[in-house]
Amino acid sequence: METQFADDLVVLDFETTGLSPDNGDRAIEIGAVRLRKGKPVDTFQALMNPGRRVNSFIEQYTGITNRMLQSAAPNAEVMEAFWQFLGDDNLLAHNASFDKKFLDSELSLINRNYAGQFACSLLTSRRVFSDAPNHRLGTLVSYKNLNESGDFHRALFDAQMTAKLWVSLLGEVRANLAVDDIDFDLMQCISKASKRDWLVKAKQHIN
DNA sequence: TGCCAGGCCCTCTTTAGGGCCTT
Repeated sequence: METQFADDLVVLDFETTGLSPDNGDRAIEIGAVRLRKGKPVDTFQALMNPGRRVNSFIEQYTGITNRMLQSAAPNAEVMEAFWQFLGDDNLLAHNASFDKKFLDSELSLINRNYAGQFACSLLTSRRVFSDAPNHRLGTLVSYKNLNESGDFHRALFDAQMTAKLWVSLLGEVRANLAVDDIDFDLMQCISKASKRDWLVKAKQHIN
């Protein structure tokens, strides 16, 4: 099987009506960045109309208003376009379990599957950047001086910041292991290791 | 009316509890 590199993937972020599709929550915006050799080569961004109003907390938290969603394409149309964009790429998100459950939920509604696996920048940074004050996306972006102007809690900007964080994490791993190429499975191995022994596990993985 | 996530991780742990992260 062809090696899958950790710097070739699609970074994904959803804004949603709430925390759980199991409670009827839906996606309202998707943002994504395709990385090739760690460089952004393509982006995807769209608001989507979930067919019901979002509450005032979500309007304030994201800056996405009901008025903005009125003119947006319906979820099915946007998710079909994203599915085409994604192709067979692996995926990355900050707290991937959250974005994965919304991706799975929205794609199941249009009978689409995807082949890629998810990496998680939150789990990885808890190992590799264990000295960070906390592991919220905004904090890590400041901690590693990755800052750019933009609006956190909008999907494309968060995906772009997650992409920068991931490249920074890969740089740290590369420096610690003295290797050039980092495969996707190595990063999965690190994210599943403990804070104390991730480097040991990573070295075992490449030997 | 009342309810309201879930997976990960640490520790004063494993017969559990609570904080962290995502919207």
